Amino acid sequence: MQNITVYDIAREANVSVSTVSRVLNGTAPVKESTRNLILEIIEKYQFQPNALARSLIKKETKTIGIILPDITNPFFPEVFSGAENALREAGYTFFLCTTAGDSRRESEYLSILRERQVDGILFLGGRINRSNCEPDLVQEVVDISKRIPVVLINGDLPNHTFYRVSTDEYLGAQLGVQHLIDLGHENIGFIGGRNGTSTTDVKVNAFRDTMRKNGLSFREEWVLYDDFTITSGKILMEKLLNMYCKPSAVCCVNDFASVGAIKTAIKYGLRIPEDMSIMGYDDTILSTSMIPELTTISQNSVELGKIAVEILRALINGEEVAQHTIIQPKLVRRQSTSINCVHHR
Amino acid sequence: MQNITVYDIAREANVSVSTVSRVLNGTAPVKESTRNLILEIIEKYQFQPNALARSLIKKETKTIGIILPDITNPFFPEVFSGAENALREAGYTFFLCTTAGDSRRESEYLSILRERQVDGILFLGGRINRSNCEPDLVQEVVDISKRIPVVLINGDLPNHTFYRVSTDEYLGAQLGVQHLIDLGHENIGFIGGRNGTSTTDVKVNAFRDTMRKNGLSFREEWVLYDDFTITSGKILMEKLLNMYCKPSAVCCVNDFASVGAIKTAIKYGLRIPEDMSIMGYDDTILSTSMIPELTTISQNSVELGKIAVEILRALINGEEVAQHTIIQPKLVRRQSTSINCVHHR
DNA sequence: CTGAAAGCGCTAACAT
DNA sequence: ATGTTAGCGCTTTCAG
Repeated sequence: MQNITVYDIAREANVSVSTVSRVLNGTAPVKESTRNLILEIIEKYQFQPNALARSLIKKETKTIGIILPDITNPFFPEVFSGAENALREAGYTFFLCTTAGDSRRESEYLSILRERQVDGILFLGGRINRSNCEPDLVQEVVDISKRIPVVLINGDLPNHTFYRVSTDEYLGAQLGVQHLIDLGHENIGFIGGRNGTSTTDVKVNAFRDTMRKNGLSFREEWVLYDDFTITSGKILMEKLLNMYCKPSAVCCVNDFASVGAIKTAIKYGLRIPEDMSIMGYDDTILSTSMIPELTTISQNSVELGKIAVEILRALINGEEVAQHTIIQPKLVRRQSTSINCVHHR
Repeated sequence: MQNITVYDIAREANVSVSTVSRVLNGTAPVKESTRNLILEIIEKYQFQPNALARSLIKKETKTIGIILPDITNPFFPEVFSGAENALREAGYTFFLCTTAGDSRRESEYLSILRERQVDGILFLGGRINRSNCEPDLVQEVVDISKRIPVVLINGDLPNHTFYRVSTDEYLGAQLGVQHLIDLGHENIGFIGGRNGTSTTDVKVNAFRDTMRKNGLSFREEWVLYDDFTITSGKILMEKLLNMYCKPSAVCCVNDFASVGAIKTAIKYGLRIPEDMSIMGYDDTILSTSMIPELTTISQNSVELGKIAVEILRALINGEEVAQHTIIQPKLVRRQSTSINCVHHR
């Protein structure tokens, strides 16, 4: 079945294509009767204009690309939802590109999104979370952001300025640690994440600083890295529990790690939070699914996506916007933390 | 900054655009030296061909639309991942369109995807899960599937045949109920989902049939509908627990409902599984996060996405494919079910 | 209010 | 091996 075009419509209506285009776009007045005729024919053939042709000439695609590591981690779908909901009514559609944090895949997608002429790009994870990112990977993003508005979410790249929106992860971690300290904990560990990853490093720094600020010492052997998964949480908690001296509370890099940590702790016969307090981070769906429910740090993932696309939209419209928008995280108290009742020797 | 085109490249290389096109696509031999020259210039300007123009003429966009209710429900990201991973290397990019199961939004996206000339569409949830879907909503899908390959995942539409891939939900539910029966349960309830939704109805039918087949009676008041959320699971379990006669085991429409059910049961002082066995469905990340871990039915969500796009791809290539591919679900035994030790009067 | 014609950036015959 | 040219389907001056 041959695809029908404005020409077919025009011919049948005995008008020129420009008239058809005018009723399609409402770009100029068209006589009521001819308009209705055209509309009828359009209806009859279920004609829909080819967005490619339109975009080719208008130089806008109403299309946004979102690059993120893993849609399977509940944090990211929330960001996506926030973004999509904010821009759906404006007619934007989203390319979802997942990278597993692999910079090769990031590069590929960056390139594809440019070819596809997306109006804007949202970038999360991967290289923008590396504590020191290779210059050529940075340059790639610099280059593309000269042509297409790019907003970095919860990350940054060295030696250049980008538009970005992020939650204050330092503050978030600080909130968590302080909460634990306020509950009387003095022996606190930190587990999960990857050393050299900004999300991890920032949180660990906040952890150390907050401990010091409260006059507490901490043990480096209680800062344990691995990855951001549930399995990492399990592995690292197991390590912790096999130590001679154990903390009475643990901060985790994210909710996933907390889940693993809690499961292992319970397997080892500990009660949470009575025998050990555990803090999550992200406030994903997991945190309210668990028993006990996770005390965690909310970074307002939905809001993050929403604000990011608002910035993108302003950029697309050539409006001025703040270079960096910071969202305040907040502590969400639930059941996995409680007053320290363990006496540590 | 003016966007550069094949013409710019051609001019600088002193060749015609077709030669540039040929090195871009490898569609015909080009002299080594001119090819290298062109490649150099391309590199120099970081030229990338405009995919819109290319697609306009080639009548293919290497683009797939996926329409689903809620990317925030862990089941869907898994399907998405399966699909993306299977087709990424082939150069396809995905539009993710979430609908909240709202048929208006489905219609909008269907229309948008057609305008954008996607090469194929994956459809999940919403209208294709309604036990009787309005004819015009069906017609819409029929119309679009005449123009664009469409694959329905875990659903169907009446009075027409579509390409579809689904897990055998009847079998899945049966597996779950039989598991409970084999554990000695005779008083079993079913909670969650929405009446009139095929996912729900099929499972409830399987539930009833399996009970009968085993010579067990069941109480209609133990079949409780509401929604697919954690909250529904809570509400419905609460209802169940306030009844004079309570079941010793409960099948839930999905993992979300199970989570809610378990949380409420525990709040009411029940131990899971000792005092009550609870079955999930979907085998999402939640099922291994919980304590106790959920016994659930896996429908191989990743596989589902993978197979769906394979069918799509075959359809795009004009190959023959089976109208309906059925994937076998399987029981995943974990910790939320056990031998019946409750004596019910 | 309407039409003619140019052109968005590319590919693909058809020549050479 | 390379150039010329005609579109793909649409929007948009510019005339009338």
